[in-house]
Amino acid sequence: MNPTIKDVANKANVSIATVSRVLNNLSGYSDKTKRKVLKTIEEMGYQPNAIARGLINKRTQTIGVLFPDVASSFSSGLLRGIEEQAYNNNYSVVVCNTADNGKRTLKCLQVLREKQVDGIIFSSEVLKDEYYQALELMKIPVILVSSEAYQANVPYVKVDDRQAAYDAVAYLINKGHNKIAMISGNKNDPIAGVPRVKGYKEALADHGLPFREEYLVYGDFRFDSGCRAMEELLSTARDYTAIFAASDDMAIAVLSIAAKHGIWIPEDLSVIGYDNFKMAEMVIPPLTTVNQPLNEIGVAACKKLINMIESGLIEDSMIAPHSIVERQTVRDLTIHE
Amino acid sequence: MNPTIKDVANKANVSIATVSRVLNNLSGYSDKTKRKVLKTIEEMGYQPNAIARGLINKRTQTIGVLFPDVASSFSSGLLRGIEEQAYNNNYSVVVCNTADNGKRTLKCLQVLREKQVDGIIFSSEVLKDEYYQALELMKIPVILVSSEAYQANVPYVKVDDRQAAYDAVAYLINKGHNKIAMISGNKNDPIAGVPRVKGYKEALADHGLPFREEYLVYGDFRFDSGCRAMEELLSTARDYTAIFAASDDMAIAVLSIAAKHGIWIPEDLSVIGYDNFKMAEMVIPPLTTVNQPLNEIGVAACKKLINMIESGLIEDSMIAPHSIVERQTVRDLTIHE
DNA sequence: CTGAAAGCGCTTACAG
DNA sequence: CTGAAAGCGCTTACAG
Repeated sequence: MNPTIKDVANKANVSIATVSRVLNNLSGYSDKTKRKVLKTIEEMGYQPNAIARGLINKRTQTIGVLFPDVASSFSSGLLRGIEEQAYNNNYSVVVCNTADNGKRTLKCLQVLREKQVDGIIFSSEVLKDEYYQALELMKIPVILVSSEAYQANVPYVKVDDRQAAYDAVAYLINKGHNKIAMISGNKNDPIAGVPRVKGYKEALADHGLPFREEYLVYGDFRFDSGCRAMEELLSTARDYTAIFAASDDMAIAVLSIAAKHGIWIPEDLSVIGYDNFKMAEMVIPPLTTVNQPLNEIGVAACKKLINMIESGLIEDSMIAPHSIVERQTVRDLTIHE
Repeated sequence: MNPTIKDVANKANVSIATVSRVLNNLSGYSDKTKRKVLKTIEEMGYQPNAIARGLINKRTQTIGVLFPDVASSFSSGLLRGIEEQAYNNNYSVVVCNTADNGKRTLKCLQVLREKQVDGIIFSSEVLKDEYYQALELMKIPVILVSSEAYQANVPYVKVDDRQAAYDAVAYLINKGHNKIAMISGNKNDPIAGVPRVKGYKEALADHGLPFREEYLVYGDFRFDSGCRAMEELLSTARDYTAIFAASDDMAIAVLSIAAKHGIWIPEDLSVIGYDNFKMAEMVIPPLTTVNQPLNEIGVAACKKLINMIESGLIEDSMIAPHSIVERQTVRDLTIHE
């Protein structure tokens, strides 16, 4: 067995109380004692047991993070920021894959509760009432990432999806496009579906452009659905000059299907994506897209969570800044050659 | 405060020992008592405190996972498999980003030790002696993923990199290519660098093909380095008909630079990658590549680790099966039209 | 079938 | 400056 505080106390000829004191940098011991204790700790290779500490302190210095899919580019980008911030503040992070499954999410929450995590980051999913209730019972801080809570004062950090979509479409319009199609994500997704469509429609309206039913098709954010959506778009009236895709995966699907049909990008058709994953700069041509600062969002969310844990106060929500990354898939129609 | 075992014992008019027994499905109580206890647990919404349990059981039901970069496609693919398997066996996983930094790795190990994790998965990094020593002190099972240990009997699960590279090159040769260049990853990387180059050379030799110094260039696995490597390859004698890139990122870089130079793939040049990330099927044309079953590797590693934790025995290492995923970047030169 | 008690490895009043 | 003791929330012999 590894040595315990008792072992070092015995060896150093002091009480465990004093060992504990020097361990925690409290006051109440002579310099001589301190040196003696530190020396024996060193010699024995003693490391405090965080479990025992957690039991008494009611703090485990760990936070739980729930993702619908830990392997997605989205989740892993967030995770890096979260882990970074947690590490810098002496917290550990335990990840749970909810697999977008209600029962599993509840089970994860239960495990996290049993393990006494100090706080929870809930990512990319709507906070259903049953989740909220489970969270309430845990009596620990929670923060939402890329999601919003309607039922209560649980803070979130996310991009303004409506505004980001608006800006993407406005960008296209400013480049001279006035027939713009959109490939949306899931129609009823309250976070990344509805608001982005809303932004699209508002940008059109604000610039005096009509909304056309046949210009709007739906996918599920993924590549395959983007391919189907693009084929659909191609099969109807084909007079739009640009497409706004609500995810990079679907935008890249547009590139792919366009190539298959001999449609040149951006010469024949412009496209703008949404996410700015690493992939966006690797495709041909490099994709112009809306950047979501995932790392920063993760850092901010984790920072807020830790503040809440340590202060007991609720933090404000935060809108993370998005931006448009110009690469080579949008043609500027205002330039006449 | 949430109720403790004491609270339910009081309310149910039994001792905490009895509550503990029914909680753990031990024997030693009447059916009537069991029902009574279960009922009060239900009523009070009691959940056992895993920290208190961990203190006495010397088991936390959590494993630690170390990645050089949690946000990479590689790590997150592994993580999904690991989390899945852990979840199914009632373990939680805490992730640590070592950022490829020795001091940080050691610090992570220390934290994991203090938090009393039951086992550790160490991914994609060479097990330096100092890491090994820290691990020894922890006295808990360790398994390596996509890495190998030279110093001791710590098991690993990984693909046979040499063989996989060999197969990729042999595949090209079987398609009629006999002038094959390679873009390697880091020259001295003992895991994914050296062995893949070795496989390349062996495949050449076994098929009576000469190794040509100018056909072998080095990158660092990443996209940008692949671009540079490809430019380099283009600037020297340009008579190879195929390129084997030691990562998908670098293979995609080849696609990108080729497009820039008006080189058609696979008509003018064939390319095969290594990894089979999701991206590989999204690029144009879809990339033929070597598949590493990341999810399965994660599952297998986690399964082995849990076996080791629960049996106290060391598991055997495992070579995960690779395969070649044929898509559209390799031209078959044996077909004469 | 059931409970009192010791103990896991710590921290923290309390007393000196 | 220092230590004895209680206690965090459990499990597990031990005794009945």
